[in-house]
Amino acid sequence: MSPKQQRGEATAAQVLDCALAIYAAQGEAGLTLGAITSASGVSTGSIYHHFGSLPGVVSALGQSCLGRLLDELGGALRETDGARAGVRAIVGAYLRFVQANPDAARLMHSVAVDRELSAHAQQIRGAQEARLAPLAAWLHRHQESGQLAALPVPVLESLILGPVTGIARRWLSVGDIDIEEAARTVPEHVWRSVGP
Amino acid sequence: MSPKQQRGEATAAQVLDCALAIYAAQGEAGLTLGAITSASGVSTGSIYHHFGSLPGVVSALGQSCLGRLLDELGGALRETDGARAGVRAIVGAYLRFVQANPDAARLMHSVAVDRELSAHAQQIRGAQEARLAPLAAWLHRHQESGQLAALPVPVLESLILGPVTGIARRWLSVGDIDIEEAARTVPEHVWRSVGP
DNA sequence: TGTACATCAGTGAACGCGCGTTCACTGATGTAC
DNA sequence: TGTACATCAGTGAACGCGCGTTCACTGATGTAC
Repeated sequence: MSPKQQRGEATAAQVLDCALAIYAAQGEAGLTLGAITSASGVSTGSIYHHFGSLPGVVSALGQSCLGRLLDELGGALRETDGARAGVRAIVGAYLRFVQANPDAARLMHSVAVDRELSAHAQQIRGAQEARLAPLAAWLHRHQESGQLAALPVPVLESLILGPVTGIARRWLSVGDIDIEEAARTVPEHVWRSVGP
Repeated sequence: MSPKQQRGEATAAQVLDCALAIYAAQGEAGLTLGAITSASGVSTGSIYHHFGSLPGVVSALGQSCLGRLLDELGGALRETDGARAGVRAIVGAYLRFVQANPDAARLMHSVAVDRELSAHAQQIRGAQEARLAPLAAWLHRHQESGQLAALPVPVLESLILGPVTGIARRWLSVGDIDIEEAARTVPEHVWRSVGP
């Protein structure tokens, strides 16, 4: 997790890279320790040294992908002004992230990681707090000023992110969506559902 | 799948019932053949006789749950007039189905079943065609008449069902949503995003 | 109505495979004096 | 600067467990004559 020698960092990163590729190609059931050692060339014992267990690998992988996504969303939001621009930016940035990182998106939309994330929600909030706080603050600020619908925050989140994850999942599995076109048209539609 | 003797039907139904309960309680990894035989009292061989394999059980379970949901949605839609009433009815019916059948909802929102369903999409379209056709026709009709946004159908589906599945997943895993309140307020918000 | 028989439904012991994990070990790295 | 040593990083054979699946079999059901 936090290697004390330089080479450890590279090993851990390579394990996570390979694990993500395996998950994307073979699904959750294909992500075995044997598959990881074969693909990465890192030995069983070394993986245990760094991650403690196979669920440990999955957890670290989920955190890593979630961190990258939240960075994108936070970055997109920072360059905007007003509720409409913000909602459009978040939706657009999410769709572009999915397009650029389909493997990471596939992982985060998996139930296994969902459970992992919500099982250790407290601990994850801590680890990702720096990234989550600005997003939460932005939501709260614009709800206060009446520019966003006065709905419970989890419902508001679902109205904004639900269509995006729906489109992402469909694009990833069936593939009958033009995600670039969606990134252009969908943000405004989402805004209409949560605007004042 | 299609038992030729009466008692076979009861056995198959009991297997599916227990499998759903196990999945809801233990997740995908807990749904083993041993768990099913213990919970249902049905022997290994008998399960193979009816379903062919463990994936066969999961597939039959997914089809069964999907069928029940589509029946609800179709029924809700049939009693409405106009695009707005229709969208509101679908969203409301979905949320009420989730509340009434949390286990079935959990199963259908799983990635395993997602893959199962989209892997055999053709064959499933056949099996569920009678239920899917009226929904597709309704969508098409109201898009033609300009009462629904002129977006690609999969995108439109995501805008309508995305928020609902997002709320459902959140309610099922974190539980910080009042789903009855959501069933009252969310339909109108979804309508605003897909209306003309 | 009675009976023979084909088919369906159900059993459970046995099998082998692949899995996650452990452990005793070697080698590399950084640091203190 | 050189060296001793504690700690970190990495190895891979070995283990046992639980899994999905098979199979030879018995019993129940429905049907044809």
